[in-house]
Amino acid sequence: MTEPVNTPPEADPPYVQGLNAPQRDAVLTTEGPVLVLAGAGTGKTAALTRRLAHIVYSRKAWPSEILAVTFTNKAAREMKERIAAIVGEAFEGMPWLGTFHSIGAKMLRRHAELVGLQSNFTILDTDDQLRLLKQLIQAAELDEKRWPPRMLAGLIDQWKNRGLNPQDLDANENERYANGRGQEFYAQYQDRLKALNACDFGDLLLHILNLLKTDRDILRQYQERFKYILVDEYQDTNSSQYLWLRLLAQERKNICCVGDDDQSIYSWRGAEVANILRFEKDFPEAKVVKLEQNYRSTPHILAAASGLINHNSGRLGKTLWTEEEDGEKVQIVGVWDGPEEARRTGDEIEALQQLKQVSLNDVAILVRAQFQTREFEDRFIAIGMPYKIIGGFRFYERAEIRDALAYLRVIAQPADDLAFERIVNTPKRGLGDKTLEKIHRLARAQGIPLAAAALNICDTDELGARARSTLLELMKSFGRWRASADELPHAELARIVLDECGYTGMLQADRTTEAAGRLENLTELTRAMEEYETLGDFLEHVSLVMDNDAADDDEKVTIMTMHGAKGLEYDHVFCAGWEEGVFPSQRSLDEGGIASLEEERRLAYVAITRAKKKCTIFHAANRRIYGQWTSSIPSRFIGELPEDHIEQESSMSGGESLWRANWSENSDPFAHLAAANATRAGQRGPGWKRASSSGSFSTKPQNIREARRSAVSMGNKGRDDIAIGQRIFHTKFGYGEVMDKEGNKLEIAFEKAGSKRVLDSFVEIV
DNA sequence: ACTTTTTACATTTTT
DNA sequence: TGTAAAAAGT
Repeated sequence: MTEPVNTPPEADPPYVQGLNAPQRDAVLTTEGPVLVLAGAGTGKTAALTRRLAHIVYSRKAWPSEILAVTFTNKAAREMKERIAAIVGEAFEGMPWLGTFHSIGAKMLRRHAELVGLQSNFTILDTDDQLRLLKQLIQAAELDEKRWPPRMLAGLIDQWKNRGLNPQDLDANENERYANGRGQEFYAQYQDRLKALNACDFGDLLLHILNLLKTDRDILRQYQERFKYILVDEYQDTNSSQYLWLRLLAQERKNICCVGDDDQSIYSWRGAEVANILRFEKDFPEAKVVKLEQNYRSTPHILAAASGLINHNSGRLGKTLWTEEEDGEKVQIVGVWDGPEEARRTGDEIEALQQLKQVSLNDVAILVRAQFQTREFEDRFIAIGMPYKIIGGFRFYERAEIRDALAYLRVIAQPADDLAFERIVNTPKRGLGDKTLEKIHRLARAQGIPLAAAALNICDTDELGARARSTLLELMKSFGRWRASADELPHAELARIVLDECGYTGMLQADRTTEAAGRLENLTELTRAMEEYETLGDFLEHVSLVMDNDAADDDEKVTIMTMHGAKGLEYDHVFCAGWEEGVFPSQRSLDEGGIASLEEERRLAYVAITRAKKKCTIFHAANRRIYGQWTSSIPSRFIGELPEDHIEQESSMSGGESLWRANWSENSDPFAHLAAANATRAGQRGPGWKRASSSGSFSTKPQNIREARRSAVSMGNKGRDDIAIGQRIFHTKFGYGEVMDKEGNKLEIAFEKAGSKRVLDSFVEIV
């Protein structure tokens, strides 16, 4: 059953070279179940890709006989590239390497009829999903305030993550929505999806799970096909995915799961760390391999992270170690408020750049929540520091892109009511709520899709003459486009559609900067379409591969959430906002109890272990949250960092010392407002106990203002071609008027973006 | 039918 | 503080 693992080194195939002993085990133990517990930075991906290479290289299986699942498209892409690099150009590509969802979609297209869909079904995104649920809730005349669609969407998602169909819900689950109507709405929703020939993300897993459970032939077919199964980021699998894997692996049992319980940060999305324990239970003969040698971080960083994560209970227990030299301790910096945090971070990065020639690409700022990025963005624009924010808006989520896609969806799949509704009056053509309601009524009466009903209603006198002729015109256009869909290249079709429906014209008529950008986006969209064989392929790509990392060669600081940073590494990492209520987040403190606090702690662990050379952690004494100034205390996680491996800021600005005064034994300037914080004060850690108090409360805010002013005007004379009142153009914020001038720094009232402070080098005179 | 004002309400996110 | 959706106004 087991392959010879201890082959002598000289007999090593190239892809095993340079691996340590456990890594070799992970690569060479191909037969039977294997669980690889891989700590942060332990060469997990290297082991994984080489394992795949090994299987292919040694002819144990063809690439097409390996199922390899990842969680993100990025990870899948990366793995493909790395395997190709090892196996060489002869590599055929792996058809079954991808995310759970893309593999699910691929299977489901083959067996769509078995679950009541056609193989050209649409994959709805959360936006469509919410609109659909909202319609159901409104139709049932339920109070939307009390039972928001989002809540139902969340529940349905949870159920699907757990592999539960409507009929599988017990009374308890059923009770969770609208006083025991959960099941009813879930079932209705599934019916609607079927009628729309659509499914949501959860369905891609659930439908397949149902098939594998009920259809022996299909199960056997896939069991036979997949000789080897490999799962990355195993700690992120949900129940449904686990059941999937168990069914598929049942026969051959050649399944290898790679994960790290300490990096499980997606339980709120249905991931169950318990799957790791379950694996050993379901496959008792499983070989467990631990990767513990860290190749990424310095000992101080590693020790700080380990000390922190030790505060969690129920860990599987890995001990990371490294052969590297000491390096710098983790730096803890206390600042007065959010703006100062951003300013200090900017200063530190500039220093790294100038003194150590550090590339901005090797620097990252990690935040807990997206809103924290704003402060950095403001600051970096002001000082002219190039940055990129990861996350937030994605290309395919932009309104104009979704509109364009909706047109294409209606062409490709006439039953797609949601797409039809989206564009029936976009651009505005006088078909408003009234008209749409009439079409709806007819569609429901005849049991046909909206697009068909729209055509039929033109034969009646339901509509006014004007509405009728516009609608007829639109439907004729759709007929024409659909007819030419077979003859024209689909990118060309898209251009024609956008032109003829008036969308392009609408944007051209709009003279704002946004409109110009939107037109560009649409051009980019049609250009992207050219890379796909068919319209269907493209639409599939859009629904499943919603990523948007624009490749750019410019040096930039990366700003992103800690979640987004998982799997990445940077020489210098700045962690912002380590304060109670921000991180750990208030929500996790209020609800979810110890489990969610531990998840936050794992997030902290992930954040610290992203750093290769230096990790700096900030906490502010005051922060504006939802426009309210709140005084905050440092995160308990700071106190949990082992003292020997951290370093407090020695020369701090006044505000920081003030903050310390707050917590020093004898004086507490915040006592009057700290009543609520009093209990939490007991949790302060050793690192910041050694407080020194200096400076005074009232002078601090001024210091900050001064510091800002000097940082910008230092050595900069400013342009003399710009005066107050001048109208200017800024590539990011559009047109505006100069309100104030201060050296090279301008205060500008933008027409669209409001008032901002920017450097004069970023604006043009109009 | 469309535009403006008001009001509610705020993690993390991939697919 | 800011946005986004609902309600009221034109």
